[in-house]
Amino acid sequence: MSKRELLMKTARRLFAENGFYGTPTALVAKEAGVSNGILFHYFPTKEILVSSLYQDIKDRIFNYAMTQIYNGATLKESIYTLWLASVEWNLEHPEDFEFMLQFENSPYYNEDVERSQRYVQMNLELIEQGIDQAVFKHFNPLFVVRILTSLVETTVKHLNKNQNLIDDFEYKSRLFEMAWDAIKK
Amino acid sequence: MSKRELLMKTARRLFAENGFYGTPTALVAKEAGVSNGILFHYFPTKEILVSSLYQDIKDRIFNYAMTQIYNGATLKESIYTLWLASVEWNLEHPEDFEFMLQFENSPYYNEDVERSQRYVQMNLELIEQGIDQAVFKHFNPLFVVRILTSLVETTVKHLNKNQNLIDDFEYKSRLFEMAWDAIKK
DNA sequence: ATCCATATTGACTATTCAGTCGATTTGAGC
DNA sequence: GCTCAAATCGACTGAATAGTCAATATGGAT
Repeated sequence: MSKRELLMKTARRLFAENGFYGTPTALVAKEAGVSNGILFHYFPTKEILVSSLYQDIKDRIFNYAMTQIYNGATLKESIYTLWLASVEWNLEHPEDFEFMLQFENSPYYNEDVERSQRYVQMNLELIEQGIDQAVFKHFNPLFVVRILTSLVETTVKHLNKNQNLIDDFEYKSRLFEMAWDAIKK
Repeated sequence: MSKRELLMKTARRLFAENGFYGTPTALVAKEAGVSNGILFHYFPTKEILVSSLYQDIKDRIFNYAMTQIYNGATLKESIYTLWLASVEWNLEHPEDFEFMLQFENSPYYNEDVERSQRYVQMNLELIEQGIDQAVFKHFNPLFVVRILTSLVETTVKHLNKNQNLIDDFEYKSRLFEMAWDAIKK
């Protein structure tokens, strides 16, 4: 693994554990087993390190979701696939999930960053379809995406606290019905 | 206003603007027009200041919600009343809202803090009723409260960005239907 | 008037931390 | 085996910043 990757991996872990305000850059470098200087060589400021990490995580979620979608699916099936992909991915990457939540509720985060996510864009397209076809309640599409996203987050937190339910696909599909009922007409 | 109140009021504003990690205690004291020392007299650590502020905000939301509920309401009406009270209160106190979001996604926050909120307890009682009466989907009541809470938050963010809708009660009741549809059987 | 706990001040400190920099190493291309 | 840019090191710095403390003020109770 390159030192750059090593740094990101270490930062992800430490940021999840102590928050990025609670994690000195020097500690990231130390735990990654590299020098302080090389951190700033790859990430000129701490903010750039934090943002890069976030972008990276979101890209990986998107890539995973892409492997799950399939042609010929109904709208509901597509939304379910994305919803489930996101839930599963976050369950399997608790460090990324913790970090993501902190980042999205920090002053770093804004609508430009949000819209630039390919995962958000993919959802937006589906939601717009659903609204056009009057399958969904008539609201601003980005708002509906946010509703779904917040329900994914609440769901993941819930499953993380109830590990016994984590492999129960029937339960997860009941959880999805909550989200679906919220947005459907 | 007492110096203690002055400090809390100032902290609320600054924390909302720059986050509590981005706000030095010295600045809070300075902007409040009091000495540095008196801040630590009332709040021995910054963490205590932050937590006190959070508790205070939650108490005020609860008190406001209490003024809105009324006897003889149906379950749906009661849930709506609480939902709307929370939305309205957050809309009218954007600084508190910003701060609250940051706090709830910071390492300070945990389930003990959450459960201790009287506002959460009040919601819990209603939700438990609804589940017992099979009006709601059968899930862990605290989870259902969290679903409602996260939908309140998403709703408030949405209305804050669309000021033209902020006084549209018919629109707000449509927004509530999303939350209701999510949890109802 | 005196007492005393509490309120209040603001200068001070000890530490922490993001970011710098000059020196050294590496390795790919010629 | 020379050259040069990129990688890597780690000691260092300058600016913050949470929290301390000794001194003084205030005001209510006796």
